[in-house]
Amino acid sequence: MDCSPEPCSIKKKDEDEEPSSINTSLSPQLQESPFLKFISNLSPIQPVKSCHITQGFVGLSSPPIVFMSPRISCHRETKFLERTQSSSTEISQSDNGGKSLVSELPGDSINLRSQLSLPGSFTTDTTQMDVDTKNDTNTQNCSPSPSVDEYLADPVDIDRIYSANPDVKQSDDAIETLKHGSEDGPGDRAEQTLLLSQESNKFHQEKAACVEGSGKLEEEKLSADVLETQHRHDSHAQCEGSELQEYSDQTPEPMPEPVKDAKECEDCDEMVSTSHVSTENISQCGSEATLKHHGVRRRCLQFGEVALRSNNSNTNLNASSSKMKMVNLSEPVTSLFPQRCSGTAKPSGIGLHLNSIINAIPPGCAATTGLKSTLLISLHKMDNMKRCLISSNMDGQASVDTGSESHEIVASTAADSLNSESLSLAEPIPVNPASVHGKRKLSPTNAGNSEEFNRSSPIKKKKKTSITNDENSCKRCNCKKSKCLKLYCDCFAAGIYCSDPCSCQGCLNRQEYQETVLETRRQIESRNPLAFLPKVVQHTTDIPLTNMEDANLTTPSSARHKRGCNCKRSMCLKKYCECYQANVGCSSGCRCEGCKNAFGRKEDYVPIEHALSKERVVEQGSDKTFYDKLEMVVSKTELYDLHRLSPITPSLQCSDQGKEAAKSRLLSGKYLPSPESANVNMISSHKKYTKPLPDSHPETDSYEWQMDQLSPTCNSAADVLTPVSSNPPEPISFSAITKESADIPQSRFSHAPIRHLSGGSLRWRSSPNTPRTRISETKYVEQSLESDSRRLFDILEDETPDILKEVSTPTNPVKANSPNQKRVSPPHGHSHLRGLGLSSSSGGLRSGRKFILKAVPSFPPLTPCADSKGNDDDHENLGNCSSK
DNA sequence: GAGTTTGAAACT
DNA sequence: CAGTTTCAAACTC
Repeated sequence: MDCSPEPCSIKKKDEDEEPSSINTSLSPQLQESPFLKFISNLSPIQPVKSCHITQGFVGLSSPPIVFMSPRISCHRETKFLERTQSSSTEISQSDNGGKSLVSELPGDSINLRSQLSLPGSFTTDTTQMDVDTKNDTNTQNCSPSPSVDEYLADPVDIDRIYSANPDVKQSDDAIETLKHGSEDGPGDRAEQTLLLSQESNKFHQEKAACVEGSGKLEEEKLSADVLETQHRHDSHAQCEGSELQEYSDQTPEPMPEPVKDAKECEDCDEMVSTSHVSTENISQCGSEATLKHHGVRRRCLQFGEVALRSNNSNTNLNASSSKMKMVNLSEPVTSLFPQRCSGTAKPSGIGLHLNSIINAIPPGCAATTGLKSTLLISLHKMDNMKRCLISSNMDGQASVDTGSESHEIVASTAADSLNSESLSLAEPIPVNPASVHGKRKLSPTNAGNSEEFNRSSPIKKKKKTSITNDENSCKRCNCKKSKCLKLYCDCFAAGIYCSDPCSCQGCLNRQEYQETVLETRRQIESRNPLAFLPKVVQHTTDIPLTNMEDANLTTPSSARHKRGCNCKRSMCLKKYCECYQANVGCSSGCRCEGCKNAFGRKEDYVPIEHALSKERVVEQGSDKTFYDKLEMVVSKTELYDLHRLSPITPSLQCSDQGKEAAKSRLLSGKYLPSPESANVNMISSHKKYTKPLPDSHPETDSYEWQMDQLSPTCNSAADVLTPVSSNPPEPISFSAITKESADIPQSRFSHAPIRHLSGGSLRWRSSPNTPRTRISETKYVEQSLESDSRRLFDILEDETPDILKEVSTPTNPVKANSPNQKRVSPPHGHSHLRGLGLSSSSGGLRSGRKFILKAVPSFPPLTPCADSKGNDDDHENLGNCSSK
């Protein structure tokens, strides 16, 4: 395919010429011509070229595929889709022209055509038939998917391909010129790729038009050459941004989102995360380095370096944005953008800041209802972004984007909120981020952001530390031995450089030592990917809050400490306790002794869990009441949730129709959904970039990848899926849930549902379609991530409600009790989720609950899909599974 | 402001 | 994974 585009076109030309000549001149041969042509053409021409292609690519691609697949698989597919669609669009346009167009269309377009199912009119012509068949054969011979992917994906490969194809070289010249013109760089590559794609598209279109007019190959060639030259010029012009316009013009489909979004996303780095496009962009950009530094980037917001990169990458971003558009066009799911945005909503860098900076929000605020919460979140995000930017500026690395970015971010956030209010809601965005870091520290630049700081400052206000800046409420570290390169240092933990207010000694957390800082951060992240994530995540309490009753009952702080505290003497009544410091209640995850946390005792949570689990067990047998109870619960608790549903949860709700959501919530029980979800989000933000590069952060990537896809799928699913599935859920899970809801006091109930929402269980199930994808994704993550992935999974598991763990994994004993357990949860929970997701997907929306129980056994079948899928194959497998 | 306490982070 | 040490904030005086 890849090589084919040009070679195929050439072949086609030759073929067309021959057949045409034959047809015209040799009437008798015409009858045979189809076969003869086909055979002759195939034998002489194709073998050579095909061999060419196959050799070049196969040799390269096949082995490389293994390597490549993990990274690019998604991208490739997306690219392929893009190409196909874009080309298809072109083709459709060109189709008007007639046969010649088809014959002339480059291999990609041809393949696309074949895939698209050429209209019967075209097939009528023997020549076309031959051509088509040839094309098909070519495509087959060339192993279209891989070759195409490479052609589309890897600029290097493309170069090779072009080198192989003389015709292509011409176009390459333009590319090369572009390359030379723009210094080689990741972004440049992306541009090149864009140019290539554009050129190819234009070339196809132009060719088609020209062919229509001329109808002969030679003319076409000439025109093609001319076109190429034109393209070269165009490409130069386009490099900078015109590309987008061209794409938009070319693409018949309305762009779901303007380029702005892409830029916005850029700012956040989040753009990349969700969609294949992002991956494509990344891969195409060839900015592996950027990917590697994705983690850095998010920090970059805080550390000036990132800002610089982002600035430098703006052009790339534009290109990527254009690409983004491309993807959108190609991709049937327009929703990707919103999701992306949602993904972007989480500023990669923000997480840290949120933790450190955003603490300000009082718990009560955190408990705001969905809309409020979303607004707050968005605001926080914005603030965080600003802060990050500011901080970066403070550090000395001016982030040019700050102003524009902030605006963009706002827009994006708004868009996101629209698309994914639920995200913000469902997302564990740390409303009370009171991360440990945050508690103590505020962003260095308080002046502008004093508001937030002031808010967060209940803790900070209290701070009496010598170092603290009362005026700014900015607190600085006082490290003496850690050199401010360990998490001991609040500044470092918050992802900010130490500044003057700090009284640290031997501080290396400064711009001058940027490299050291980044390296250290990497090391720490390698040890604990979540190290820089907010320690305290807000529960999704938003949902219950809507209910007046629940609101009253809800714990003061919906948020909980992700890991939980380990207090032994402070009784969680002093700031020694991270939970207390964060103004959040202790949870079951806490290992504190004699907890008297004013924001919520650990004991309060535990009983709930146990009660839930007990109830489950008891009621598993009784399916009857379960529906009634579910309905009751759903009507009370869940209904409102539907509106708020996060991207993930919504899908779940849709699939489950609220019943499941209620169940899931109930099931989630004690867990802090938000913290985990937040973590997930944070992670996802990081990972987005990394995903293409397994090396950078395999775990996070995989995880994020899941999240991204999930969210998109969820969103799409949510949109598509009917909220109500009349199907009765499985008795067991439902019964448990229902009972819990019925039996559990509303206070508990409210808590449980909230937590559940945040909890991952629902997420995984979310859409009927998504489940498998998720599963595959999850598997992918597991396989790829390995040790690191384990951490992530552990986190996820932690998120997963204990109930689920217990129920789902009789085989998998939960280690929740162990103090360590908090931190490390068994990966099993994921499998459960997966199973659920699978079952739900296969079974249908309603089955979600029942999946929980039964799904577990069903996993094995599901997993095979995921397992069989290589990392590379995950996407495909996902698609297959989902399709299945 | 010095010293103590505390618990997270880091290390083994 | 558990235990120990290191570290810096929180706290007390």
